[in-house]
Amino acid sequence: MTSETSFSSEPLRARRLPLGLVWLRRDLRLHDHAALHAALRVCDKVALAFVFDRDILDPLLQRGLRADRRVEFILAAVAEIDALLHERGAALIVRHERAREAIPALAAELGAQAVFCGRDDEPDALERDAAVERALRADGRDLHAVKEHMIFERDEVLTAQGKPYSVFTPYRTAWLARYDAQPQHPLDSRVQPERLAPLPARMQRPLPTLSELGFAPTNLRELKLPLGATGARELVDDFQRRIDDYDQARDYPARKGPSYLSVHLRFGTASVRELAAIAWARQQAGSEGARVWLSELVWRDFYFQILFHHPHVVNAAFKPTYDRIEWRNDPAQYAAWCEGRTGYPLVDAAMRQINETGYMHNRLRMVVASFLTKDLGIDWRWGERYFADHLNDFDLAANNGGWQWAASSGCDAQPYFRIFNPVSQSEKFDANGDFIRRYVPELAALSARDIHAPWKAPAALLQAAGVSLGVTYPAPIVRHDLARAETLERYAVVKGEV
DNA sequence: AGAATATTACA
DNA sequence: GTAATATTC
Repeated sequence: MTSETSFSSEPLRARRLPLGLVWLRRDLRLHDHAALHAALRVCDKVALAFVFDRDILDPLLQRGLRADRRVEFILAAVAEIDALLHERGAALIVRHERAREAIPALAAELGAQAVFCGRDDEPDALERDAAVERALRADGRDLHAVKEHMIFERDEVLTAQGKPYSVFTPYRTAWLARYDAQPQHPLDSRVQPERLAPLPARMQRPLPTLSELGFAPTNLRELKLPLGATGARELVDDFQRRIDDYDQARDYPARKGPSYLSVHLRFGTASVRELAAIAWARQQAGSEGARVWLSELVWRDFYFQILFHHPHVVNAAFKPTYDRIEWRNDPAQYAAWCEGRTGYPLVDAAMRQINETGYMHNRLRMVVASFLTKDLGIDWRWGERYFADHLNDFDLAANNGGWQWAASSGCDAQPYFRIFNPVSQSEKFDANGDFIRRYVPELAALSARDIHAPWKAPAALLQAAGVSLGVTYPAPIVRHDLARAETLERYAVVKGEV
């Protein structure tokens, strides 16, 4: 793969290519599509392919994770693209193989001179793409990876000294200045039917079903999560009506404050360029909500950039001293956290939300991450892995950044002595207890005063609400005040070295 | 993107 | 006595 910062069509424009293969990965749409745009600029005809990559899916199956909402989400997005291509007399090529083998083979079978894809800077993806490029090159073909799912990537936003930022606030300032000077406009990737390569009959196969991929059905459809690029469009339209309130609504999990676009950004059913343009325009018009939401897009780029420049964060603390912390790692407490039975209602509600829906409100991600690392003393990597397995919008860079932020081991992390109080977070951000009642129905009859810490409620009120601690709902598995003191001791190894 | 505790301000 | 503010972790 080319290591250049951004795709340059100049050397290619001179010699047009008869056929380009567009390899879809985490850009599952046809509009404002960087790789398709690039292919259309230099190729007479294009073909599009998606690979259910066995190198990614088989390990999930080996670990027993047969029900994965993301596989269904991807299947729906892929089916929509296939249907759109069928309207134009073509089809999406879909394979269930190792991508590193399938893509060079498809390029050869089609006779494509080049493969175009959206760049992915995760370490495994870089390695895979390098292998694909080697295989293509050996066969006289090229791989063109272009910037796709971020606004600014790699070295596009650097300090005055030319070094990558590791603190968010100055990064954002520089990002905004660059965006102002160089807005990243949506790209034209409309494709006329005659530009789509006809597929030989032997290459046309029905889309794989979920069970053919080895996966079991989930509750994704019941969740009414809008799917595919069409679903993303619905969500964008809806969020545009709410974006001005984002800043004051986003912290309250019972409210409809967030955009709910994260999964669509993850799989590219929504375009980050389009969303940034919307937020930028609204910010310029004075919207505080848009300003704050745009910052969330900047966080994405920030963490992509951190992962690219510091790939060691995948397995280790950004700040090496934090690898000296000795975690308690109690498996029973970890299980209680995973299953939403810690006895802290807001923590349990949040964990049940992720388990039941594959989504968790961002405020709650911070609350449960703080609880796991600082109340239970469990290695942040355990939590990171759990989120990786269960979040529909899981993204390595952002997830790792978030967990290391919570564990205080990351770049620009919260100080180690900043420890969330799960009860006061609950009182502050779910004051009425409405979110808790939604996911922890066994506490629903408790009052707003008693629902945040049932163990402190008068026995008579508990009884009246049908709550029996240790029977209908767990007693707290740790005492926060003691856990907090222990954590300060545990983290003392980093003192003076922060 | 905090919380706990000490101190001060003012009734 | 409580509320705002400062300090420490």
